[in-house]
Amino acid sequence: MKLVKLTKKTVADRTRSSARSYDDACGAAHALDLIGERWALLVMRELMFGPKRFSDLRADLPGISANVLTQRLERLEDIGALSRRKLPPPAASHVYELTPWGYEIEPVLGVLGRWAARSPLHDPTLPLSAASLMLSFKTMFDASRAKGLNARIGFRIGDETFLVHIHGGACDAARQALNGADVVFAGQARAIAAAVYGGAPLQALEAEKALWVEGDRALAERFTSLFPLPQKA
Amino acid sequence: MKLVKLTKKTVADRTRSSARSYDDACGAAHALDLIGERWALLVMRELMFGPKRFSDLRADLPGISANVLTQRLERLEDIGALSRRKLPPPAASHVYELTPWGYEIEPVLGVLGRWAARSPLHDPTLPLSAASLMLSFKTMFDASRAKGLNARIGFRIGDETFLVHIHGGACDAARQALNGADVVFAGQARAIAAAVYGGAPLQALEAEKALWVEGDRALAERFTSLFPLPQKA
DNA sequence: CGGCATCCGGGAAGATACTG
DNA sequence: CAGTATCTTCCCGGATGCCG
Repeated sequence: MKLVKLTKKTVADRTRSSARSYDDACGAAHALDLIGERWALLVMRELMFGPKRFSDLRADLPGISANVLTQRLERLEDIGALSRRKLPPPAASHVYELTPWGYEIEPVLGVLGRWAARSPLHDPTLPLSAASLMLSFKTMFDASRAKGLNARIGFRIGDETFLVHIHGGACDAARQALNGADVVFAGQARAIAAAVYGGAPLQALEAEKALWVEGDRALAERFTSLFPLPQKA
Repeated sequence: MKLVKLTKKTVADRTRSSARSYDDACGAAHALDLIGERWALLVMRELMFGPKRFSDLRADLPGISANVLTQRLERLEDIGALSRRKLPPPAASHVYELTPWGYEIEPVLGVLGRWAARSPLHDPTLPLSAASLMLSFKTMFDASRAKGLNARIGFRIGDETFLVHIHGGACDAARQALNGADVVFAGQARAIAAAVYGGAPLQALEAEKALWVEGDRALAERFTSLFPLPQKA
């Protein structure tokens, strides 16, 4: 038996509100109906700095399996938080990009991160994606420590580059070329996090070749002091 | 067979970080490790206005089953977001109360709610708990519409009473007696939501006995206009 | 190789019944 | 009232394989 397989999955199947709904008018409950499944929010996190391909997402989310990633991308597309585009002819591949509404999930990542940073169980030495690190800068930035600072800090992590722009008490981050950076950090996200959040001296990290700093070294040192962690609960 | 049941659950069993961890230093990922399981955040939502008993939580979270509620309460206690207290002698019962750090989850509920309010799939006519309604007022309050307003709005929902205090462009809500309320809404949370978010006329709701308004009627009408919903995505 | 479907084992969620 | 025990269902995660 088991020869009949008419299991062509239809959009209707995927769209019907995931069968297991909270059935609750509360906005937070609806948000959980939309993106409360495992991995969903982390997929969005990885897309916060622009489109990525399927395999990029798999690489940046160690632990997610291909079928689960497929399901989450389908669901996020169905609810309108994500769009799937075909790349121009040469590349026969697809990219996934958040919609404008999808990008608005950023404050959720911010407040969740700030809350969890006070958890006694939080282990900041675990692995970290580049997107997570950049988001953590926007989240943990302390404007009062950056008074009068106007600087462009570059990051080279894997084959991606990011520019963090600190000016007027604000801290922006974008995935872009490093033109005009005053200083560049190169290395794994983990090593940079060790410097910024773990208090590891830059010199030590450079000595063990976990991190390279190119450019204004004093600025690099100052940068690492701009993101204080909150007190544990 | 199946006669041996030494399944005494130990604290160690419950504490070991739920086996299925994201293993990610990102704060948002850790938050999901802590409260990403189904129902966890909604349990916290129900406790935002003060302690409740087990059966109160069951009543206010239609759909949760007793064993899942037990598991979530244990987990929230283990991570330090919740404490379980025995009531004074006369009542032989327990209550569950958020810790100070647990109460800090409120902004998470706010940003999730604001984001989901823009979802085209959001259905504001579904049932709603009293706590959800009060939180929605704090979340959706538009200070610019309440210029110069200083008012105390009371709510009687089931056997609970809440006071919403609007003053100086801020909107607070608390579970407390209705002394000094300028106007009181009584009825199901759903009906009050229909007036505030669904644009249903108070008169119509009163006619069908879904809602009762006692006190300053003009203030009641004005109150319903202070919480505009965002544009759909 | 990228994207997706299928099959399977383990475990979490849901429903119900039961106990102190 | 406050949970516990048990059973079923469904989701998650891993492996494999198909197809462009």
